[in-house]
Amino acid sequence: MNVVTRFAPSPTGYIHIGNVRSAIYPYLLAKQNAGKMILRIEDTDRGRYVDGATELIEDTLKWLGLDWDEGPIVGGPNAPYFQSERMEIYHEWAKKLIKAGRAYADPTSPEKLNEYREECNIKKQPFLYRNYRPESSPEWSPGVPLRFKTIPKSYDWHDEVMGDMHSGPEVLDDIILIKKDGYPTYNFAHIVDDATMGVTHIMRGVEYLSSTPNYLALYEALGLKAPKLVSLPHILAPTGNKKLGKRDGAKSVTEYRDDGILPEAMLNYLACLGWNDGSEQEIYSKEELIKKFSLARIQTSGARYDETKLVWLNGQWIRKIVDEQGVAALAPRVQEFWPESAKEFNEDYRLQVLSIIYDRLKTLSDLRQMTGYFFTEPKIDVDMLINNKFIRKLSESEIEGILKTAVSELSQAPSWDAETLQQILNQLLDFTQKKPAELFSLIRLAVSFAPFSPALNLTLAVLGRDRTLARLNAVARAI
RNA sequence: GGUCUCGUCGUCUAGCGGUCCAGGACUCCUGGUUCUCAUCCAGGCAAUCGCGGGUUCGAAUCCCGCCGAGAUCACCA
Repeated sequence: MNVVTRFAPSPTGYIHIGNVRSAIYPYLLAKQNAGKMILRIEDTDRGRYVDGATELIEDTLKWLGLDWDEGPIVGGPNAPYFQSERMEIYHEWAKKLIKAGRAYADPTSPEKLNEYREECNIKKQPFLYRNYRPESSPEWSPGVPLRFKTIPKSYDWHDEVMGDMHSGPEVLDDIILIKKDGYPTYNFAHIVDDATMGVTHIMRGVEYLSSTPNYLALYEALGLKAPKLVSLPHILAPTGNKKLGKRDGAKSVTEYRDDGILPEAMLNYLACLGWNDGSEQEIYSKEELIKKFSLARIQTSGARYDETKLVWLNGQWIRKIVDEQGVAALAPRVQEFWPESAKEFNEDYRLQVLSIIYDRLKTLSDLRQMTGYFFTEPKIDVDMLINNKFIRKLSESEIEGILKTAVSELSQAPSWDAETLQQILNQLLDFTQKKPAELFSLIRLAVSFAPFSPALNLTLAVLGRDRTLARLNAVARAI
């Protein structure tokens, strides 16, 4: 079967982590079956339209590596891909329905509608417009909404995630097809579009499950075969039991990019939130996801969004990239995350710094806080030094003595590489008769004044002979 | 209120009648890796499988009831 999936967002703002999954899964399914994914912009609600939202959506998909085969920018045989540009198509299909006696103009005023609704509310009954359907209705004309004339009955269908479904006639209603402004509703437009674009799988949030019978009725009236339906469970907010939404502070996906999250980690995390392949694997590349994804293993219950696991995954990915492709592969991806002062140094030096610090990174933006002393002279902080839990055991004269010995030994280093430096540091241990904790902590702090740093020999190697000696001397004088 | 969906460690999950007094991962704790932080490694805490009945020699797994949570009942998608 030729699989065609789609991601059909409405341009009302950014994509957040609560709703990207309905782009990820269609992408995976399409790629897995050598099919295609369509990006369709559902901009029929002019009131909620946000300028620039389409670009935001495109950016997000591109960042995650979810390229679409048809849609804005790339075009395709089913263009246009903006619903607002497909008005004739909807009207054409609407007219078929009218001709068949399955749609009618609804002259009811919104006020009257509210009255009916209120009535039902008081009686604690669900509101069904079809109970108020007028005997006869005027000819359909602009400015009047068009309704579907439903035939209440039961439906049985299969949902790829939820399983076999059943609904009774009580859920069917005369839904609005075309609004009074002439734009189609989602309910109508998506059915026409999916059918005309050849979509084989509709993946969307579970909230559409209860309207599915109405869609089924519409497919039937239109003489269309319904695509496979895939209901995706919600992603829950970190607290409470509500689905994650912008109100709960759901950040946009691109905000995570700016915070130093790798797209690989984001994709990995999101794909595995509510899906797993049954194995104990945790790290999945996009390619592995494409290979292993299956609709049948999508979870039926909602999954809570937990940022700590995302961050853990990000650390794993940082190391995976370096392990597999070397630090040079990571370098271009951290460009934006260096401290300001790093710009004054050349790329080669930054690469050296990165190669000794990368495995401490949880997010790329940690780089900013962790590498300052490689680029600017740290401020000498005597208190920090003498209050350190190891250095505290040494007297001030001892500290001064050790620093001077260190300077004289290090200045005689035959070469300035990590290996040689380690040898010298070991000799220093002998000379001073100090514990590694005391000696190394002292040198490390004197040279960085940072709460932590990479292994001492590596730090010194990257810092270079001149800066190391200068810093040690300066501290010795300050004591 | 009607209709529908869901319910295994704090979280993500494995589990499809016996191999489960429930396995993995995140978090947390302890120890190790010549200093720190991180990584890595080893170990630990943590679910009477929402509750109650039944079916069965045997149930987290099947059936029924209850409870809890969520979705939906828009000229929003």
